Amino acid sequence: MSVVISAFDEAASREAKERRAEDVELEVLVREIIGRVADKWTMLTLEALEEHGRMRFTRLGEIIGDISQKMLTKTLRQMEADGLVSRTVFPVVPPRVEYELTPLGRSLGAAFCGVWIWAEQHRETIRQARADFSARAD
Amino acid sequence: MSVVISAFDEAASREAKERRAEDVELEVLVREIIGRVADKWTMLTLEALEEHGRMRFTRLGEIIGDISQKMLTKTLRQMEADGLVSRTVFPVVPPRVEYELTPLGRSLGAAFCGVWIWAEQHRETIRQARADFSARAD
DNA sequence: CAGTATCCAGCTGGATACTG
DNA sequence: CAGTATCCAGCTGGATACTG
Repeated sequence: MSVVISAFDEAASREAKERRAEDVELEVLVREIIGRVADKWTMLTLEALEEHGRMRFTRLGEIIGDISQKMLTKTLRQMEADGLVSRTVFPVVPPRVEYELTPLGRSLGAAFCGVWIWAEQHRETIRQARADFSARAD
Repeated sequence: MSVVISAFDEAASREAKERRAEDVELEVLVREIIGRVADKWTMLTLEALEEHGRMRFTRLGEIIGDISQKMLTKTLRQMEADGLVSRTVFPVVPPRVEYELTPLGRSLGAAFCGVWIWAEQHRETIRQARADFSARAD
């Protein structure tokens, strides 16, 4: 019996892997992108740069709010690596570094509009669903 | 000097908070929703239920692949709480529990299409950006 | 100014054992 | 079958100190 089950499990798992094998790469990419924008700081950084345009490191931190230096640096590096943000270093003392959304970064913001609209439209439905769920839990 | 700076910081921080105060709720919701779908397991669960329709707990686990029971339960509860998934318990022994996307769940999948399309379209640009960034790091 | 380096508390999620 | 309970290793991110 356990042999049968494990053979079944294995087949199902293999099937799952093969089904996804074709577009695994895209799926990984989409998950990464979504995961990145889902990240609190990335989202706030994207927003700040969308609204205020090109900005210095410290100013960006101020606008975002209570982000730590570590996370601001990490977030910006990540976004830069993905081509969402450009980083310009001015060879002056004290250093001046400016960040700006790339066209790619701006287009990502636009692509997420659909999700924003969805959330806005279904806001009340979700609130209700959560209330119902909590009520049922009692 | 430090007084001036901290006064400035405080003002900037307050400005940031006030600016967002109006739509804070929507922003939190959007971030939660995005964060949830960005979650590996939620995304895979949404996909599995989209493709295969109504399904039992164990079968769902098999299709998703190597998810642990704990995470499958947690993911499904979360999705249920948000109204994305419906849970039907059949009063039989052994227990039979079926999960299915709600209309809300299906519409969320649709809302994310824009991001998928964006990722598909800009896949090569992102790959190139990452390659360039890695190269620059050396 | 725009970071880097280090330490560490707290959350996340897998593994394992158990159950109505 | 569809979970729950417990333990714990590893990652995440804040706080703090330091620097070209």
